[in-house]
Amino acid sequence: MDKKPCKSQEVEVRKGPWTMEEDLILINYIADHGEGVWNSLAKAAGLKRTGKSCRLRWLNYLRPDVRRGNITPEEQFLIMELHTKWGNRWSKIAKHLPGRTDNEIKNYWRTRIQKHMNKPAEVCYSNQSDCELLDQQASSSQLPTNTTNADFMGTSYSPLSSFDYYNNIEAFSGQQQQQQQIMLQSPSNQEDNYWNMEDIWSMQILNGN
DNA sequence: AAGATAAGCAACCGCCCCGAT
DNA sequence: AATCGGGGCGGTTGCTTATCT
Repeated sequence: MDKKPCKSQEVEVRKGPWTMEEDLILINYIADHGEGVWNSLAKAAGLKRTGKSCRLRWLNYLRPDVRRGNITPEEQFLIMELHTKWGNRWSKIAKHLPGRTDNEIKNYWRTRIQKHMNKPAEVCYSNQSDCELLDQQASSSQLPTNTTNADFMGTSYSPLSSFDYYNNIEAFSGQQQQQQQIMLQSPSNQEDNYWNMEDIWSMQILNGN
């Protein structure tokens, strides 16, 4: 991540993980000037990043309304439901999960759900015991035991299984949609974010900005 | 305890679309 | 109508962390 020496007149472009300093520059700039043309914004803010990189960083991480933390079972259900409807239209799906980004949903799908589905699906969906085996595998890696989502709506839960989903989708939908409505309205569900704008601002204070 | 392997995720790449000129 | 640049999107990569042996 070190800056390369600039021998030419070309503007060096940084790649790779963002530093906290860069984050703060971007946040401060957007706080002062708002979002705009990303390429110009990157230059004006003094960031040696491409406009695309700044946009991605802002949209996926720095935006104040980005939710972080575990995908709830309700969100998982919604993702699966919308994916059956729209396929890999991640941004479209993300619009229905406030605070979640397309990148996060895409990653979640590929690492948690698709992997699950790539296993002999015909066995899984036709045989509950096989499915339960898969779900045991999945649940062991899916959520940490201390997840705050376990207390969602005052009830404990286990992650939705592929069997549950593909065999009981209609039975679930009414109940889940009801819970989804409540979840989306409840500010308390923001609590499991590990990083939000307030954290950033408090860090800025520490940094004397 | 150490190395190997798997899983998770942040970030980049490249294509496509759309609006401005 | 053609061209160009910016933004959006889905796919992919590669690094970090967790788990297993």
